[in-house]
Amino acid sequence: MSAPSSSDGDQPPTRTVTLRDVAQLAGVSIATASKALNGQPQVRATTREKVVRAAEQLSFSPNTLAQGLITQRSGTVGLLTSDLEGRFSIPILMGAEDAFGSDQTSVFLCDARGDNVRERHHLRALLSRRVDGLIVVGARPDARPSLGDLPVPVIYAYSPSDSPQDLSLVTDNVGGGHMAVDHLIRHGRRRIAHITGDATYGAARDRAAGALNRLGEEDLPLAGDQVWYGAWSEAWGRGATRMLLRRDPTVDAIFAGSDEIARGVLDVLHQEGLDVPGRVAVIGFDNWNILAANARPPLSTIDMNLEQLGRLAAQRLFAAIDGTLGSGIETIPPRLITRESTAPLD
Amino acid sequence: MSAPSSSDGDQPPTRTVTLRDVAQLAGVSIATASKALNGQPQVRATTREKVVRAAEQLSFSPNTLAQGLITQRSGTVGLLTSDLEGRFSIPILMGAEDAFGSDQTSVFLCDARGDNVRERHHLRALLSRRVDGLIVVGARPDARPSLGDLPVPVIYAYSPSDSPQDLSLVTDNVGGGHMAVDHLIRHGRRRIAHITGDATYGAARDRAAGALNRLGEEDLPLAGDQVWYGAWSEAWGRGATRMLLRRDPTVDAIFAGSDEIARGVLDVLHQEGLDVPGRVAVIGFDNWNILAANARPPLSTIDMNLEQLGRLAAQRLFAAIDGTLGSGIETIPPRLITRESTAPLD
DNA sequence: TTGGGGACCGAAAACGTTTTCAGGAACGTA
DNA sequence: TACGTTCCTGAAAACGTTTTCGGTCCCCAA
Repeated sequence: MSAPSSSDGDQPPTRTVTLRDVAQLAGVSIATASKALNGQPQVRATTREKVVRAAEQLSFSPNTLAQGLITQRSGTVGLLTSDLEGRFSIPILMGAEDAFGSDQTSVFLCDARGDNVRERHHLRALLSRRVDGLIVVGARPDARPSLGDLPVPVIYAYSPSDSPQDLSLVTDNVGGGHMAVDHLIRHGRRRIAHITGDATYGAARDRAAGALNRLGEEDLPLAGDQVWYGAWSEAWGRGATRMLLRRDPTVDAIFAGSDEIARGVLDVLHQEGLDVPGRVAVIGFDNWNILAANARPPLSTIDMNLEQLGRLAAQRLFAAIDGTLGSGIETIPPRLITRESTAPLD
Repeated sequence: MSAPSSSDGDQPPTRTVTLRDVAQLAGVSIATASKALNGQPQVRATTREKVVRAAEQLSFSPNTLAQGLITQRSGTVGLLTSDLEGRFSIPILMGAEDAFGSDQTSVFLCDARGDNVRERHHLRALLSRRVDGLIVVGARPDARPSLGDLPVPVIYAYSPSDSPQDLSLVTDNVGGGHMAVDHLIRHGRRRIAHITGDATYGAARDRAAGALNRLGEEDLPLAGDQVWYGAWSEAWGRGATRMLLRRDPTVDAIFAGSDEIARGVLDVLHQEGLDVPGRVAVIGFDNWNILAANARPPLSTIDMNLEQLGRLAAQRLFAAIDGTLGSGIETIPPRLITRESTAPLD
């Protein structure tokens, strides 16, 4: 059953087929075969035809290693992430992966697990593999140490590099906060509170800043009189909401710093019998689908456009490979997702 | 500011350093340099020392492409997944990635997005890159078409191949169902119901089979008189729970086919004022941390040990690269995670 | 017949390694 | 002095491509 003989007769150990074999079968030289397959003009149409036919007859596939060796281009890029399990790396990674399109470029995935020495290790391996470029995806949206001068272009995604020489692509958290509150205001809310995560995260502070900013434009006060910083968890969402309702029962909208927190908020609002969105509107952040779409009611939220960030990173890198790379920090605008947890006041 | 000159003087375009440079600096031939760096025995200790020093002085890193060309081994494997965003691929991918350890082997990540032609496309690219092996991760735990005979070993993870010639590694859903119900029984539950997802998924049927199996061993009936198949969503968890309570109010435990469904179950139980776990115990499936650990109360659940599956896949592949691969389907045992949603009846 | 020119083809070098194998140096022995 | 041995070293081939450049062939005009 498990005999390795194939369907049509015995072939010897099946040496992998090379350009030489194709050339031989087509009755031309290796050089001509190469040119024929690569669409070089200086080969007669009939000859090209012969070669192409021979190639597909042998189902020839060129050895990319050899090609890379001579063209000095491996057709690969490295994707160095710090937390693969994190929900942020994945969309970025997907965006990048499909922007490269697999025709020309494949991506090496490396997860440093937030460990510095593992990162250097991976870096060595990638350079040794002669990647044409590198995308570095951080675990949280605060600055991370630069990798310094490398022989290939590098793009920092999500976490910016701490060196202004590098090119970083990040999401616009200030803009996101602004957008969330703007949405609430447009729906007639006036008593808006903000519950969010760990204040040591730049993202938390930026989102809050954007929110306050928008409130300021309307001369509205922040309901609850403070930004409720805490943890990025449902439990904190629940706890903070209870405190908030005690301090200010007139609140008519809550902007949560993450969808996770928003779930906690919703939970307590239900428990207290406050209708969402009739009595209180809720908006989250991240558009983490499993949480936002399944909430009761489905949660309006801010999407950071991470796949787009990944695609953009890939494009920038691609352009940089035979050109030169810019520097500085580029931000990606977020996107409002409206679901049922926000609506005009009756 | 963005001038490309480095800190110590102008170097010309910085040709990447090759073994030839090392040899030259050390005053030996390329052959000797190679042998020195690779720990071959036939080189004098002092010579080796010289070479090593030269290498690190130039921070030489060998060109893996060239090495691969001659050794006929690229030191890479392909990871072909069908749904990257899915929560199942990621842990597997992580397990595999860290089992390979980056020293020797790097992994090419390819996401076929469930599209067949994209899969063939990626496959061509990977073979052309001369990967030493392939891990194929499916999107759902049902059989998928085999890739057929390839010049490199292939392992199917999560979704088994439909050909018995191939080696597949899958989770033990029957065992998981058995384990969940066993846990409930040990905690004194007798009126156990099962709410799960789409019946077209083998996983749903297998988990149910395992559950019924364990109930049968105790001669216990299934509370609610049926397995509640539906969708893999919170909404279905809520709907099914309402129906279940109407049909059989005596139920004292619910086994949910996924953590998502379990969240819906919990939601309705709260709403109905039924204490968890005092009155009804709830156990989920998947150990999807964000859902299970943040639930109120935190959710006991079955973990499918996917990282271990990934690690195992990597190990098997590694062994197969210079040996021969087995065939058939190998299952990974699941693991019970106890949290507060299950406890002995008072 | 000779020469010029275009179109096409192939020999060979190159990419950066590893590995084989011949040979040189040092040394002891006859 | 001549000869084996034992150690170490380096020239060269090989891996599978791409690319350069000289050469052949053919056709046409002079």
